Amino acid sequence: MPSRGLDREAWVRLAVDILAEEGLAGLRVEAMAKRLGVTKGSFYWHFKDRQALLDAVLEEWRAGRIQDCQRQAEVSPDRAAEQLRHVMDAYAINPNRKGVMIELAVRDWARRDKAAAAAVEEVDEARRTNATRLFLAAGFSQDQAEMRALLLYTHAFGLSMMVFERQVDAVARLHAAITTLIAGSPQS
Amino acid sequence: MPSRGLDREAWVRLAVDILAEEGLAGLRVEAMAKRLGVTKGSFYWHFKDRQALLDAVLEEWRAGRIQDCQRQAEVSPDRAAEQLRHVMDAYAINPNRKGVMIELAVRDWARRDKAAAAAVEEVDEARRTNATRLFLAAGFSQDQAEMRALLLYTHAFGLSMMVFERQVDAVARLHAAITTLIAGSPQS
DNA sequence: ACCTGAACACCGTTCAAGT
DNA sequence: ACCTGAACACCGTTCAAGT
Repeated sequence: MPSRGLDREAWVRLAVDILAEEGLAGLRVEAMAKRLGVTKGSFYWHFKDRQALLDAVLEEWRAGRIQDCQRQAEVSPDRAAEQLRHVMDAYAINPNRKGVMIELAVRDWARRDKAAAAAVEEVDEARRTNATRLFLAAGFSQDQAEMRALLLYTHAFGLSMMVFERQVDAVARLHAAITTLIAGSPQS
Repeated sequence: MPSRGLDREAWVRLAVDILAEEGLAGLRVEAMAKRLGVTKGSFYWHFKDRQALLDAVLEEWRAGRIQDCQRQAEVSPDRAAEQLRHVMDAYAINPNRKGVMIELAVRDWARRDKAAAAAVEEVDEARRTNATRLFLAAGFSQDQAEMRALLLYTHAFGLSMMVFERQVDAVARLHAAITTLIAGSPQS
């Protein structure tokens, strides 16, 4: 559709893809302009500077992650236990490369940038609230639900950051046991 | 001491500090040369290119983290339970900014670089083995020890990546409960 | 409204030349 | 052995000028 006249969105979409493939260092105005078939001067019509593009990418990420949480919240209120396992596996065992790359880049960035830190905090809170809701629906007490939700999230996230090429099977087995420990039985 | 004649080490030491403060993007040859009071041409006497410096920083990180694990392994074999709690708090609640920044940068990098991925894998394995040893000493079975060691590590790591400025106290309380769940009682 | 083209500063890299 | 100085390419940024 961008036959003539690019918009901000085209730049942001490309930036998100590049961020996932090459990391922050890949977000170069000139290289992106070449890929879009325009001169880099064009970039500065849509954005104040490179930082403005980064801010737009950040906002895209924030809004998308919040939306993901809301979509999950619409799933059937019964079968909460099943969905807990599903959420754990989705994040921990089969994290999509693209998502993980962007999480890494955004969190790295959040260490130096107030706005990025605020976005990360908002997303972390939404995910935690979402998981807490699932544990409550599965019959856990408020305290237990909050505790297990945090643990589910930190574990899934931590695991997705790690490299276990030589031990994928062993780690998958341990992850299954961990899922049972965390999502196990309401009476514990 | 570097009154005349810098060595590789001086560049690597500076690079590690900058990596922690500013991230990968801060590792610019010219900026570092200015900080060391030499021209950037000097850099290329010690290193083939910028990538060679990154490789040296990576190796410094790898060796240091492995050494940390070995130091912990020398602590008194009794009191394993206490030390488990200590390890968890050290990593999860009071992660030093510098360490976390470097972990983030290295793992981001490992997504695109085979050597970085290998270093990360080695460090992950050493830490996991270390934690497993502690759980075994605390009386857990082999399976339980491996499972809890992984969980301790993923949780601590995941938590250190998150932003909870508005809820530090609540999260600290949840972390205490999690510590009990993970390091709790051998019979469970 | 959207883009080009040229200019400038900064930085990675090379290398001949200095001490 | 270690460094300088100059050169070149690449890229972020600006801006007057084009359509």
